[in-house]
Amino acid sequence: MSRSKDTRTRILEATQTALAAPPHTVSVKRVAELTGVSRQALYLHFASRADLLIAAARYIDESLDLDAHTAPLRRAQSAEELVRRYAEFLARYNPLIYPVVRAADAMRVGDDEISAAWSDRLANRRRGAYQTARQLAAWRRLRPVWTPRTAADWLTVQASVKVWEELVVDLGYSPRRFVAIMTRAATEALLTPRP
Amino acid sequence: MSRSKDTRTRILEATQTALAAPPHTVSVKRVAELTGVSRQALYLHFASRADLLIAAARYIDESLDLDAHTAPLRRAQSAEELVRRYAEFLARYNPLIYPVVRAADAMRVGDDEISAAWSDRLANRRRGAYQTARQLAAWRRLRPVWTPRTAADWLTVQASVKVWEELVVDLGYSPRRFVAIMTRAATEALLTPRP
DNA sequence: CAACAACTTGACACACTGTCAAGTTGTTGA
DNA sequence: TCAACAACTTGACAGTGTGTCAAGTTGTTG
Repeated sequence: MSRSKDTRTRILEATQTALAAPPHTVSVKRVAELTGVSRQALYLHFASRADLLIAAARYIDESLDLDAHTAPLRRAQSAEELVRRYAEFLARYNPLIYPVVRAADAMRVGDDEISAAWSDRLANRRRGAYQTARQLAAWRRLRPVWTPRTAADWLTVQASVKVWEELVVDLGYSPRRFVAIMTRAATEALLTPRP
Repeated sequence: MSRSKDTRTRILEATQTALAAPPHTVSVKRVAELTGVSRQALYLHFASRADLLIAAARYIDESLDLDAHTAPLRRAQSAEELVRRYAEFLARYNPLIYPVVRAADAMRVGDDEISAAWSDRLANRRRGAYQTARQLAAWRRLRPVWTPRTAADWLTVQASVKVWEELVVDLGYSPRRFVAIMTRAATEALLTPRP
């Protein structure tokens, strides 16, 4: 075991909290200070600043227990309920990952390492959307203009942190109104009228 | 008049072309080299790198002739046609502004100047979306769950460069399929069935 | 207690931003 | 025609950031 227990974890948590507060950017030096270790210690755990941001994003995903957050989706009894719970999940989850994901997104251009990690995240999101779309199709509530695949792709994009950011951060929507508008849009776009 | 005519414009164009090619990032030095001018000349025209990016975004918007691009929208004869032309406009316009807008978005965190310019752009986009939503309402084709205002906000987000990016750049959608999925989603989400 | 891993200290090369001062060179108006 | 001016160049500098290296320190463990 290490001297102070799990320095790596403390670094990742410091990264997260640093990005969550103004000015919402981090240098390696700043993270080191916040963690209470030397700057070089960071490079013992992470190959680069990019690697740190990737690890921070991954760490957040793992520590947030995505399964627990998405559990309500799997208990939905109707198409309407599923769509609403999907929006509620986004309203709950996105603010938690937003700072780190934003930092990674800003940095991914021209960085192959981050780009690859980004693709991973996207693929995950797409899988989740596909599950939802298939469930809607199984219930025969998907409008005929959609296939599960295209519906899933559309949902994937709607579930993007950037969509959440634009509504909540830039346009000032409250979580409540975010859920309302997303539920409305997805319900109308995807679902056949109630049988 | 200046020595070589309009160095400022040449700088802005160099910025644009530099961002359009890998690695899709620019330093002040690089832009100066591409323009064929000294690095300091840049600081005679722009206060900072942030200022340069803002100006580049503005310049693109102006030189692209937004009015001409959106003209088809104003000639639409039906709600379906309007929605489709909106999607076609996005498919045409977004790739042109994408590189510069992405760079500005990546930089806006923690930069008040860029944040303000960003808000301007967003407000413009919102106005355009509001016009479209009002037209749909005037035609009595907006689903009753929407008000022109909420429909406009939703459209604003759908018109975001980030939504286009995720579909076309990240998910690999062709312009054709982009138009198809966006038209489908917006038609179903917003429009009452054909009278 | 020796060996090892985790960590520190301090230095370095390199790139980038932004500023300053002193020069050069076209243009223009008196 | 020439003096003044604006646009631009050259070269230097401070400051910040990343990433690397080498040599040390200090807990832990077999």
